Amino acid sequence: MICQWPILGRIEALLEFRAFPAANPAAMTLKTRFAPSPTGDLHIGSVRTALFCWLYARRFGGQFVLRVEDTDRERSTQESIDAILNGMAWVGLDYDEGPYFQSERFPRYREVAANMLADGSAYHCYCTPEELEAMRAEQIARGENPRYDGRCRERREPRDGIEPVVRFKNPREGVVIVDDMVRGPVEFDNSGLDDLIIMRADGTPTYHFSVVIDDSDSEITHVIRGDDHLNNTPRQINIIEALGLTRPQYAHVPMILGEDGSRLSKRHGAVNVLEYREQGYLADALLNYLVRLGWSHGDQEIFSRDEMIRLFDIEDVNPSAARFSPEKLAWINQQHIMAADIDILSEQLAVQYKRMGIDTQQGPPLKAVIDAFRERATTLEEMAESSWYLFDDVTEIDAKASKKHLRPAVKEPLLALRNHLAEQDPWEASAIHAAIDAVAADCEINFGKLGQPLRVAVTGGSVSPPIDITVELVGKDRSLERIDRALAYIDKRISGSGS
RNA sequence: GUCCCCAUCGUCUAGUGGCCUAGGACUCCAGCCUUUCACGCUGGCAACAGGGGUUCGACUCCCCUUGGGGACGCCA
Repeated sequence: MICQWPILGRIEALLEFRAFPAANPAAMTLKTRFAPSPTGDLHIGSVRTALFCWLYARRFGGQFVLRVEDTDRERSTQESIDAILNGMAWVGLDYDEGPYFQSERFPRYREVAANMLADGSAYHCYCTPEELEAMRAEQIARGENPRYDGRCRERREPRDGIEPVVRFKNPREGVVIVDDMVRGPVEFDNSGLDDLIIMRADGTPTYHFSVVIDDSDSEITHVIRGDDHLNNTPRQINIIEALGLTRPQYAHVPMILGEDGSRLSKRHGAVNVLEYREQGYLADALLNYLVRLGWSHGDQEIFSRDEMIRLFDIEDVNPSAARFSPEKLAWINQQHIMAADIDILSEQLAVQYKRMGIDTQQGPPLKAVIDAFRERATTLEEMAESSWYLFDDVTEIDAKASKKHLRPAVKEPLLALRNHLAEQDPWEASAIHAAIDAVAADCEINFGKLGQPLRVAVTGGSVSPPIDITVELVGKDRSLERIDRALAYIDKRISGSGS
């Protein structure tokens, strides 16, 4: 059969293309995609968008695709591609297809553009960037909307020495209704849209064009993306219509703002996901925090990965932008640390010690450290920072703490305790506790009056987990040695002050 | 400037016309627990942006104002 409609010819061309896995017409499953452009770090806001896409696919048994939008050869970098891949891997948003790279599909875009040129839905434009710039400036000066006026629409003749771009012939009348899953129907007037460039002079496609083709070729059913794309959607829909393709469902999720309500950026703190890993946040905790920005399930605050998948739905995403709160993230991270699997925690705690240059070979097992510290640390970094004395030498005692707790009066009890402890075998918290109890009773002081000096002696500071556990973790030799040093400090203080 | 979106405690949110004297969470404050710090527990401060409608009845529906955000590139 001979195809008479150019549009059908195009559809056949679409079907023949094999860069994506062949279409399976039998099962049109739900499919979402995350499509970042590799022009910087993987932004925390992008991660939330990716999370929503991933969650939606997982929830309804669909597929999740990763596509790298690197059509801008100038700005795309390998470094940034690595950042995206590493970031996705860290947060554990696994994809069923991809990563696809648009830069590998240039022939495909050229093919579709050529067809559009042939059937008149697109045209060559010979205006130079300078001319366009001038046009915009004039329009703004006149108080008009800056937009391309379509002056090349009817042009037949090329211009010497100018490589043309390809523009899409956007309808001049009528309206486009975007039926958004988050916002409901949103109406745009075609009169407010202009003929956008779909192919640059260098033969590479622009964003609006490549998205449409890729989403269609890879059979994306749900386009879930940031709010900032809502205005772009009618343009893309017009291209879809011109090509006779199927529209996906759209869901434009709200953006994440900084604490001050302006667009989230570096000056608000860490925006690169990988920085959160470095600071000792748990990937699950970060996702938990992110999912609660714009989505909720009753009064529940803490969600495991599985719960998120089981409960998430785009229908429950609210349309307003949310501000990023480091305090709440910290709290959620702590909640996750308290509940997390100990193997995962020790793995990441080890990374933190390593970063700090602390050798954990000599000292208590990491799991014991975690048991003692998990409910008093907001991040793993913090946990490592507050437990250094379990591994490193205490060469200096906090001045304030020693002044307050290592007083002449505690010399006798502390010495007695030292001798008690020297006898302990095995070295464990319950026995240590009993020793402190006994000495305190002997000296007729309460537990705290002896415990706190001991804490200062053994940790060099006034804050630690329960003293018996702390002393156990520090170890017998180290503890005795440190108590001796504290005793010497007290002696020096006695002779020094002449009392 | 034009177009689009949004609007409940400081922040994240619940709330889909009567269940609201507006609930939960973070932060902050007070207290309890306690050998320090945390955890945990109890209590407290704190909001429907303003104005018009619709309705017997509006946080909930409609309109306007105001405020915030976004888009208007040979960036995505």
